[in-house]
Amino acid sequence: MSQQEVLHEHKPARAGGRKKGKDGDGAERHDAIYHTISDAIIEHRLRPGARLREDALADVFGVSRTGIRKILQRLALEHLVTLTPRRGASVTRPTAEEARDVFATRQLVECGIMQDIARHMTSADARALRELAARERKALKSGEQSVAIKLSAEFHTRLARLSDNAVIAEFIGHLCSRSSLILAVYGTSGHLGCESHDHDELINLLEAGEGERAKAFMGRHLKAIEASLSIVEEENEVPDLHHIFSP
Amino acid sequence: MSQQEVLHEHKPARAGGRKKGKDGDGAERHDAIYHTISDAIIEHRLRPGARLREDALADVFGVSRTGIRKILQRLALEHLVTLTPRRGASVTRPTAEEARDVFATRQLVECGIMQDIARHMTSADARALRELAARERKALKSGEQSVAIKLSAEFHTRLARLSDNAVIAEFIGHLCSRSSLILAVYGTSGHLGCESHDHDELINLLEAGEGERAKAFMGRHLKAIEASLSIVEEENEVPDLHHIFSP
DNA sequence: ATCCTTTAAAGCGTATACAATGGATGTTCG
DNA sequence: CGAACATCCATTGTATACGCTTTAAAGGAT
Repeated sequence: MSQQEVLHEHKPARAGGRKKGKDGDGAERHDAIYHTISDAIIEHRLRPGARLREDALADVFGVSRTGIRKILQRLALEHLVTLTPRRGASVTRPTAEEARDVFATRQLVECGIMQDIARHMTSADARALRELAARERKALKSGEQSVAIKLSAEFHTRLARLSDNAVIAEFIGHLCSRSSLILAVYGTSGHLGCESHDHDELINLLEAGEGERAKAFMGRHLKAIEASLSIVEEENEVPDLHHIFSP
Repeated sequence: MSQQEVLHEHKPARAGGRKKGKDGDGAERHDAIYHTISDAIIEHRLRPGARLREDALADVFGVSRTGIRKILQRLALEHLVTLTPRRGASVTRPTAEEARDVFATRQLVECGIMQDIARHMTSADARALRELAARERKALKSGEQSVAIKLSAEFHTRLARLSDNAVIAEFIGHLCSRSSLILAVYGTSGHLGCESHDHDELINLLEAGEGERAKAFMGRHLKAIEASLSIVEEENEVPDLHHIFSP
């Protein structure tokens, strides 16, 4: 049946030809693949609805379907991909309700940690964040929307990590990833997410220890992002073709 | 080697004897197993540190290791079990820091949704919650700590679900599960988690639409739970056996 | 010509087999 | 007698094979 040609070729597509003794250090390899796929989704190189066939991914990354399935399941638990029982995986297409909920939640939790961060932030932290914000602005100016969106999410994620609460930081990271998906579906081109200088302004407030002000600013910031979206529940899956194509 | 007794017994425990053609609707089967293990952890029937060997679980539930691995991975992403690279899975033993972070986060998010809930709660909702609280109190009185702990977590989870924000409700559910683990490690026997009548009082406030009061009450409630814990970083993994076993 | 039926193919779900690693135990040397 | 080393076993990591479901296409009937 045409599958005995590569009967014992366990190491397919060993691209670099590095000897390396082992086969790419399995765990880290999987983590790298996870981040690769995750980034592609966050950067909108894989749009919502895109199907992620296990065989294809296994082929691309040179691992077997077993590892791919593990990665897809992880992505599914983070709501970045949707696993339909016998249909496989596809990039999640957030509903309007999900979009509202994600931003409402961000409003609560990201504002809620501002005071903590204002207390603990060091000048080194501020510098690192400013560099991130600068890169984001540069990407935005040079038209690289994908990069800018990812950097924006990364800014919020890294900021959250400055609170000394790893639990909430991890959650915010997930929310930011999902927000990128939401932007892909409901974002109006032109406006994309964060205003250019908002992030710098926020850093200034935080570094000055103005927790309360930073909290209010973050609230407005998130509201602005949400307001820039056009969240309208899309019509039913099966649109009325007769109505659409009739004069 | 003692494992050929049930060599080809793919359909173990097919209780009803329904023909059904297929093998028990795989997905739901896995979900059931997941909930069984998850409940066992939350009820402290599996204590933190307990090892969860894949073969053993596969044998118990009559599925292959493949399915078990999927379930364990899911539990790991929810921080209920810890996957050590070549050592397998074990019930997570929360650190003191994790305990602090989880409760700090609960303080923020659970209080943050009180007003929403106070607005939307129906009398049917209140009734369902009261029944849960009653069951919890009964379990507590009859000494079934395991059941009480699980019901307490379920109360908070179900309460969160009354907000019209599925995203935050899911998150709170995870936090409550982790809290059960924390109670298992740092809980002082005698005091276990929620005071008996706190939950009823909370329902009363919410049903009366007193969102602000409910928020404050929830804040005190969570603080009380956290205060009842004895969060001290445990000594090193290798206890001093000489000291323990010497008179 | 459209709709329904039949048939084939493609992809997911699960089990199993094999490889590799880490811990535990037994042995040997200082 | 204790410690270091080597060997063995238990357990996980990964790949592959096979079955089943679903989807897509082709053919026939109305």
